[in-house]
Amino acid sequence: MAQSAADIRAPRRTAPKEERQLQLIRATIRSVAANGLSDTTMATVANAAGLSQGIINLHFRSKQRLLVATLRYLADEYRAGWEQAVEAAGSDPADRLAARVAADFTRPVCHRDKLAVWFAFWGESKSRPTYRRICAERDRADRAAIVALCRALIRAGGYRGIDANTVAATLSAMTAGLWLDLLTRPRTIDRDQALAICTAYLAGSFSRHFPRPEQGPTR
Amino acid sequence: MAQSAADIRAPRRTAPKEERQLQLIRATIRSVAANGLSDTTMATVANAAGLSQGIINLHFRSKQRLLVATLRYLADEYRAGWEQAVEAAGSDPADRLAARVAADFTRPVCHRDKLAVWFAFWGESKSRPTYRRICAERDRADRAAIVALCRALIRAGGYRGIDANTVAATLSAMTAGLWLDLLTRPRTIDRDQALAICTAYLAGSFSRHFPRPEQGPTR
Amino acid sequence: MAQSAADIRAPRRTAPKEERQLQLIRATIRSVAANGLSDTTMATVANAAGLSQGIINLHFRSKQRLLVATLRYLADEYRAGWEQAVEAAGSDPADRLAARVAADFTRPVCHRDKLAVWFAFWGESKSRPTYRRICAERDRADRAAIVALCRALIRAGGYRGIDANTVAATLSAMTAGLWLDLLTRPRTIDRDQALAICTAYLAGSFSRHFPRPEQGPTR
Amino acid sequence: MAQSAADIRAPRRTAPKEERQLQLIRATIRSVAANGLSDTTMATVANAAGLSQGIINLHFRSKQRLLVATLRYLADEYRAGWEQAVEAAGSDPADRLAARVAADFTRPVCHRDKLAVWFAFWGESKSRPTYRRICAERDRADRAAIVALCRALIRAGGYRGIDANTVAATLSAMTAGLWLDLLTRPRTIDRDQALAICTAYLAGSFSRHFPRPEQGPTR
DNA sequence: AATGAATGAGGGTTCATTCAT
DNA sequence: CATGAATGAACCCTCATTCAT
Repeated sequence: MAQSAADIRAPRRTAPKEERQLQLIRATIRSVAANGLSDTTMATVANAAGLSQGIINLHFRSKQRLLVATLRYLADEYRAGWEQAVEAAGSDPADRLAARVAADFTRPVCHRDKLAVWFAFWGESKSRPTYRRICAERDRADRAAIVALCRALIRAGGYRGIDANTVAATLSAMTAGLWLDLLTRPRTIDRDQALAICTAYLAGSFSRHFPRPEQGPTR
Repeated sequence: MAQSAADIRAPRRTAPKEERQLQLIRATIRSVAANGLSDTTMATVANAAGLSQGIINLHFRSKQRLLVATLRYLADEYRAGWEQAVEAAGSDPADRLAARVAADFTRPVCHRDKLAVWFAFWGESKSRPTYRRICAERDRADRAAIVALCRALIRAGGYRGIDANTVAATLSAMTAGLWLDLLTRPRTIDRDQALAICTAYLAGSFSRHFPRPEQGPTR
Repeated sequence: MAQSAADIRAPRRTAPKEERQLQLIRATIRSVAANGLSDTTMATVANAAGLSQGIINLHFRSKQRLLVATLRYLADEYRAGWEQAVEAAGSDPADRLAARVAADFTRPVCHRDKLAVWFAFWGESKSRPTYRRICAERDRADRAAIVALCRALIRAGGYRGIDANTVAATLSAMTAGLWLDLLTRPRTIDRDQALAICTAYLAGSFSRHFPRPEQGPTR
Repeated sequence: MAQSAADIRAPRRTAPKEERQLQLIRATIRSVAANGLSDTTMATVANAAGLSQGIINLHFRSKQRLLVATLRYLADEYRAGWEQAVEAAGSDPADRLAARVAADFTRPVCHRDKLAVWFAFWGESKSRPTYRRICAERDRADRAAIVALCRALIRAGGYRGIDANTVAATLSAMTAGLWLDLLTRPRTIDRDQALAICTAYLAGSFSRHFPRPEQGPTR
């Protein structure tokens, strides 16, 4: 509102700390997607951010910290995404579960660049305890939430013989597997089709709440 | 026939070559699992193989070719694994499908080191067409086979309203997702539990051929 | 008289400049002593001074100028120290020479931090004409003064066969050498012992003016 | 003798390990003398050695280790020099002491490049315990030897009232101080003059064994 | 006068590759 | 076939310097 004209014309040379860090994290995601994790260098990231070489060490102290911050950013964004979606879905257990599953295939979370980054980190997670810890923590919280949603639906719907843990594990696994398809074979599947496959599974498990789709996805 | 005396003296002429290459590929898998793809160097591989520095360039001409050979090796081994399993399962469609799914969680294929390598390559696949091509090819052939197995069972079992493509996509996705759990959270799941989750899904889809398990896996 | 109100509020206007420079020179000495010359950076100096990064370039224009200013500061302080000591010693030639020698081992001049800086500059003096010039100038003036003091004593004491130049060269050399001991082996020698060694030499040369010490220094 | 022509023509691409290390240490000495310790880089050293960048890390693992090796080389060479000189001097105590002192001003040990390196290391010794330890060890052994030589002469010559420790400390200090003159003011003093100053001191202390020189050095 | 975010050249080091042995 | 010394490009990071504030 009280912003001067000068502020608009030239991109400020100095920016708030958090803004710069976010800018660099986004550049990192682009670079990892474009070059792979092992060909992502300080230069490719700085370049993608349109900034100078030294800026990363200025804000993150090391490349490694930048990568960890990037992973954490993805994990936080992912979690915030589904939490918000579930919240917005209201109180009906079926709606909530549907929202939870759909959240995994929304635009921002399911962007192909980000999927590439997830898989890159997973690939390193065996050798990097820090990565593994962040991933495991994300998974743990995520799984617990899905189990809770399933339990609520099972109770509300009076389903018998359905194990919430198994359903949750299946749904979680399907997300990761479908992400892989979206990543490596983008021509054969899109986000909607991926979601449809999940929905089909839900229809099979909770038949009174999820309509069986007319048509399966092609291929 | 036109073999020189020298060729006879040395024990085998061609075998050692392939043997060395296999030795190096295995060392690569160990190194990628232990150090990550971006910290895997010619030295870590040569070291893991117990051989000298120059050996890789001698046998593979470049690091890149070694990595591609490793990926191809994994893909071939994987495919051979399930083809053989399905073959050994006999002619019953349900047995064949069960064997196919179980093949994904057998020891050699589902070794944690190899899972780490798979994810590492997937992580790079967006930026490396060669990797993506190999992965996509594997997936394509794999998927087609699963679809065929599902179709056979649907026809044989007289199942209605089940789309083979959807089931196959679900099974494929589940494998990748469960592999991820096995990789990043080995304490919370093992190969048997992973298979049980798949079997539970089969039981839900093909209820007349797969018994519903009494107990779901923990967590 | 024509001072504005603002000028009065802030304490002094020009003094802070020299004060700041002195503050930075002292911080440089501490940093070189603590980190060595090659690990002394703008940051270590600014840090030691408790000031911000840009301050050095503001006051000295470059790191190199700061270092030169530091060397000059040491040389000036050193010279002022012995000039004042000799002056204060009165007119007796023996007292004056004794004061001159003792000045090399007084607290402020012989502080271990400063010795470290001296040696660091000497180490670079071969490759840096500027350093060498400052050091050589200091030495030249110093030596001339010592020679004069020796000559005065030789004449006054009627000593025969003693060469003032040789004595002066010996005394100068001893100072540097004892400083080295104080720097690198502080546990084996202190300032008093160092001075005693010099005094012993004087006693050997000017036996009628300097009493032979009863006891040599330990070690 | 049995050296082939080829070996002579081209400078062997691979050299014995120790030879390469020595080559690099000598290059380091030249570089430190020419550029100073803080401007000595891997590049200046590799360049001075006529070899490639990576060679230093290949042979010394790090720049720091190269520097330590260089300091150790100097210390060893120095010690070997005077030990050999004293040995060669025969059994006469005065001859041995004279040889010991003269050894400090022989060509190889007293080369100006090496003096520059000594002072550079001494300048860093306060901040680098490793340097200090090597220097202190050298000094300790050296001093002990000089004290022993002085004691032998005092006993043999029947000198009274001369403290061997004091004489040794004086001689040691003089060497370092005269080295400084040779380093920073090469025009005003040379090795012979430096030795003459030491000899004059010996003449003053052990008058029956060392003739008093006719003329002191200029300046 | 003083700050500290930003730059970018250059530092030490790693590592894929070459090649003499 | 196999080795490992050697290379040099490229990596991550540091740091002197600049400049908007």
